[in-house]
Amino acid sequence: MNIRLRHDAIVRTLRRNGTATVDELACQVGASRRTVLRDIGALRDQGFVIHSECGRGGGVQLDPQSVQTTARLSVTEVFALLISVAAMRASRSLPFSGLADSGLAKIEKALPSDKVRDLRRFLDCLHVGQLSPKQDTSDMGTIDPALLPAFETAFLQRQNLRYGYQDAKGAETSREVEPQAMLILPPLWYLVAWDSSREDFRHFRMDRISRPEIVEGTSFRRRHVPFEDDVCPFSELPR
Amino acid sequence: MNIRLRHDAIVRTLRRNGTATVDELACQVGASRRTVLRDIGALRDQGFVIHSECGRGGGVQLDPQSVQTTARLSVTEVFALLISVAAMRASRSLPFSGLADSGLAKIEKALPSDKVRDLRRFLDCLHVGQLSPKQDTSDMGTIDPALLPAFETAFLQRQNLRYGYQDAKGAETSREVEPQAMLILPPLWYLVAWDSSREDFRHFRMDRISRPEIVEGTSFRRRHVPFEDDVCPFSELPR
DNA sequence: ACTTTTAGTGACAAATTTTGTCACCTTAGG
DNA sequence: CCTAAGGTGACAAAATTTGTCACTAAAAGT
Repeated sequence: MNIRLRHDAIVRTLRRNGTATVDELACQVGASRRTVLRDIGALRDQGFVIHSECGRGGGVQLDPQSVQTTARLSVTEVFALLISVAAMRASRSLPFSGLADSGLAKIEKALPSDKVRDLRRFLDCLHVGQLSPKQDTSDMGTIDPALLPAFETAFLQRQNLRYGYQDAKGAETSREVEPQAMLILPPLWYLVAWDSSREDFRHFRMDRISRPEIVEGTSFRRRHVPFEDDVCPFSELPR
Repeated sequence: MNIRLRHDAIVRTLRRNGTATVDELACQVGASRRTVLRDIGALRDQGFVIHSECGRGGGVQLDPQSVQTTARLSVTEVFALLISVAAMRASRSLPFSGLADSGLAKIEKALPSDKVRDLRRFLDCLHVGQLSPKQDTSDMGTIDPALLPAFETAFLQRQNLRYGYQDAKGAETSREVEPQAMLILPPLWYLVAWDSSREDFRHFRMDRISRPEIVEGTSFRRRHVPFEDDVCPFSELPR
């Protein structure tokens, strides 16, 4: 286990249990007593206030005062989670879709309205293919978080996107397109984009896209994407 | 020089200079060319968009787009969504719990670990009662987003919480307690808190809590909450 | 076409850091 | 005085990081 992760685990355990002996912690994080003692020393150096008591009933304890709460997440970071929720909601025949929806509603309530607009615009680009109940829906697929920052900008600011794409034959080519929509056909995710050099729509498998980047100075307009009948915009899914 | 510090130094230099060759960076941070290249790879894995060009006049460059990300949501705002996801994941016998989990994993990957710590700490307070597969799980219940800011502070900073509570007879009383955990027994959510005037734990239905506020200057420590056997901490649910 | 400059990769040994073990000290409670 | 706790120092083993070297690929100048 990584040293950083172990530090986190120790702090987490102390927060949960309130107090613990070094041996308990060592057992919990799967390291030796000595290592845990070293970790506690390191955490103290980092500013954590950790009280300790010897003897029976003793142990180490985190000082409640030494807690900060100013952490903030960027929109990009939240998108990663929102997209997961969107995918969940997409499965209308299953339970919890209502809950995922209410999660979105809560976010929207809690956010300043211009941010909500951004989120909505991004989710408006999301389409979902027909999900048969028989299908294994436990894996809706994923999107590599590393792709998100570029995609966010491209969709929200309507700027062209350039990336490497590995085609069916395995050859990597460079593409520059206008991103128009994202399509989920579990477990695969597709980028639906207008290829202006070919004057047509193209589908790109998300997992074959690499190194996406915004093309500065470009700007495009939304086009009507000719989806199949069984593809449903995320925003029009029954609640 | 520490690997983490070196990563920071590289990002700082790229921000300041705009563009630099790998050799320049290596000289700057006092490491070898190979090491800097490895660092750049690691930074890319962490989501930094770093362009590079070969040949004369080439070098590496930080994508200006990936530098902005100024719009930020507070932890409170994200909690609303995360709690929904947590509730979803809680239902381990149902599909999509893996997906909710991967949503969390993505967030954790995308965030510096100290921010994740706050989120995890809050989720650590969340417990879930036994969910039978027969039960109607389409409604896990909700928590009023208006309660969240006060709850977040109370849990993270371990400060007492004061609120109005409508008891079973409909009479509203004022309470001051130490919030120790949240418990989901679909469709009801409970605050499990230590009532120091009564020297005992009390359960409060969330939907009957109103106008919560932090009691300044107070501080309490975590207590061991005597949950029933079929109550599972969120963080220890099987994956 | 050739040279130079620059990014990037793979392999492997050297350097460094982290970890576990062990012996031992200190403190507190019964 | 015994036991259960925290805490320290030393040192070898284990793991990780780093540098070197040999190489490929791409871009630009000559």
